[in-house]
Amino acid sequence: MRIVTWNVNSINCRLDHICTLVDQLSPEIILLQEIKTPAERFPQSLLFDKGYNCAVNGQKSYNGVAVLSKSPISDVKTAFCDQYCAEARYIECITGRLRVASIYVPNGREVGSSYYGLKLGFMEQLSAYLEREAASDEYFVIGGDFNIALNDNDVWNPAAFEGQLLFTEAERSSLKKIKQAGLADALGVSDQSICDKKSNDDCDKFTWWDYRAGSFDKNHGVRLDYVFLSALAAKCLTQTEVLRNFRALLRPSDHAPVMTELNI
DNA sequence: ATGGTGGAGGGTCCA
Repeated sequence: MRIVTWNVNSINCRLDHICTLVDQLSPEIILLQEIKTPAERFPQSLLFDKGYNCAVNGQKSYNGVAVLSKSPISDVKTAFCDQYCAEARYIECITGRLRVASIYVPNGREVGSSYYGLKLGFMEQLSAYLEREAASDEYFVIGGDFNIALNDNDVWNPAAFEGQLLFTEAERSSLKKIKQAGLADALGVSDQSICDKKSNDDCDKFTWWDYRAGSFDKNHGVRLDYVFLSALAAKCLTQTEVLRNFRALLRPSDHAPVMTELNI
């Protein structure tokens, strides 16, 4: 079964691309971020006609996450703790044999700002929650835009990114805590010890390219989107890839989808 | 030093 996570940067702007994805790959589950619309304006009936049930945590203009699944959806939760609920950044549910979550971690805006502090607090609470989730014996999958680059080769120019937003030590260590909690990084980070060259082949794990300055054409990308798997789910992992052709379409999202295949 | 682009919504804010 295929699970796709995708920061679409407005669901209503990206409907054509989502339909293309569905027609080409027919994923069982699609985790969406930055839908940028309240639930009542989410295109639920169109997606239902495409074969998907929807769970939506919507918000006007900003943020917003959703889960689409071919299987029935139950046990929907829109928070992982009792803080950080003012913005629609999390949704979790049970569908089929899986518990899945779609997450949109705050950007942080500026290193040292109050928003940056909130981002680190958000990640702290998240890793505490996921530690409990990882310890449970479930097929658990969380995917989304974590707004953090984990390793040096997850940014196009590590020297230039040093100390910058998305790449500070504090952000990176907060993301490492999720791995330490016992969840597997499905896209399989090729860390510097395994992969020491800096070629274009190395950069196929980028998932985001800024709209500005021709970043995509220059492959000035960053890996911001991740899929993490519980031990049980990780045993079923067969493949993960970035669908970067969706970033090359006309009027694209600034993020490419990430597709994970599980043999369940 | 700033802008470079795009989305939401009809101001600017946000990324």
